[in-house]
Amino acid sequence: MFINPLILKLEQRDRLSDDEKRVLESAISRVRVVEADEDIVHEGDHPSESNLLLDGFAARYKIFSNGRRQITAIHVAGDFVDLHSFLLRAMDHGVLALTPCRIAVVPHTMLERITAEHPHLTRLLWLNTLIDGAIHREWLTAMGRLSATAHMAHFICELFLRLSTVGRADGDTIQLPLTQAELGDTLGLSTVHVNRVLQELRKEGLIRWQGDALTILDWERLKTVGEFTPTYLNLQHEHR
Amino acid sequence: MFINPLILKLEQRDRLSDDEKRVLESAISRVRVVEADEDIVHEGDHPSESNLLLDGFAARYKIFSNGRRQITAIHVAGDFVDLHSFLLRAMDHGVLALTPCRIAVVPHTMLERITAEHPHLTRLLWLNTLIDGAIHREWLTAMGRLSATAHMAHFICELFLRLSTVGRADGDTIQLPLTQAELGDTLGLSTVHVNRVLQELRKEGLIRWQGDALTILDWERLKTVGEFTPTYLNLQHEHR
DNA sequence: TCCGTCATATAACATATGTGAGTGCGAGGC
DNA sequence: GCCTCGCACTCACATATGTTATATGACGGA
Repeated sequence: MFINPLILKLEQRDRLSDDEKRVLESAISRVRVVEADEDIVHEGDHPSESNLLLDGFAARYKIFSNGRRQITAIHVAGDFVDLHSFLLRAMDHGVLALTPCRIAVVPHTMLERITAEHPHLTRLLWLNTLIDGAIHREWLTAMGRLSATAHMAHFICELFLRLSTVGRADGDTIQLPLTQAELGDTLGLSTVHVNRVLQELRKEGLIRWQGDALTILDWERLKTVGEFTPTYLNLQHEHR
Repeated sequence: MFINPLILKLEQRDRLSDDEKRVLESAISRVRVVEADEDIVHEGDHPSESNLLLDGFAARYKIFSNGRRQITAIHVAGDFVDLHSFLLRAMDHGVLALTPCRIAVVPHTMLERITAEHPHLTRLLWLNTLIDGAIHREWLTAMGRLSATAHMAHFICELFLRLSTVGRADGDTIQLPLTQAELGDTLGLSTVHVNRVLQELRKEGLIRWQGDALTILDWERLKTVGEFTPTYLNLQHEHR
């Protein structure tokens, strides 16, 4: 029950046997809650368990000495925020709760057992981290070669799609509980420029954003502006 | 014998049994050579084998409609340039040979067999793709929050270290067979600005770059300028 | 009720980086 | 021995984005 959003996500990519679902559910040792603005994992930690987000928004981030910050990933329900720590061991970045987060904790010993006994499930967990990598690559191209406006449009398209695949979109609107400063740290922009860019998208009639509710008014044009094609999210169902 | 650089790389991160080394070597179905400026894999392909770089330089890249290009990774000897295609199936980007490349070809059927029969080896291959991801994250922070000069310095530090771990550094100098245009596509800069930034690093006495030979004249200051700390490369030896 | 805090919004100005055009050099082809 | 051609390099100029500062409104605590 707990793990539902992950199973939902994996089943979009490949078939899961009942046995595999059971293994996934029983891999959870406990569920915990982390308050907004608290770290889920600290940079430099050597964790012995990984965190699966059941509800809420989280961000992976790195901080520089002088306080500048870069967010390298936004995570939503169904995402393993630090599955890689199972093999990487040391956290090379922190993970922050952007909203209150409900989290399923999976001990690394359970992951090791899965790799020993369930090859297909192992491949699907591996796949999960590979999709993270694909998203990172897409973000790299967006940062490197898109204008700030296009980058923002691209980001919104991606987040909308990812939320809708885990049943977290309501028609054309999603919850976007990020401040403009956090958006800036995500896109590599100053907060002032984030504001300018949002104004522009609003003026063009592409989005509406009031409070936490972001609604896409013109999906086609937003996709065009952000040069967005979702193949990198690997939403096809295939045997893996 | 062929696979040497990969084994070298993996053994820096964990112990490999003789059996595992044998399995890795026998996973290679053939060795091929790709000329400079040719694709090793095309975007959109559904490959049935993965490519392990034995010699040469390769780049992963995405192209936009209007010709702009972003390179999302530079690969050197010992790197699996598209191990992820084993599970991702469709290539969401192309892989280009920057120099003539000698490549070991590993059929996905062999990888599937490794995941079925060799859990520890599977984890090490998984680890390989996780390190790719860690590098992507580092590049994201560099693109988002470093100046062009710092970004360049960071890139040079990283490449130097990665080459030296596979025995491809000669003292303080490495081969850097990239044009300034390719460097620009890597860092998200125009070629003109790449040139400016290189002049600056040279004038400051941090590097020398003549022909393909890049030598680091002042490692400490280059690291400082690029805000480079190599933990993300996961060079520690640990059980995984 | 008032006061601090935090987020959004704007403005004026500064600057890093991009653009377009052009030079010169060296390597390889014929 | 000449002619391309690609690449490094430069210059003048354009512009996207950053910086600093201030105003405004929502909210929660005392």
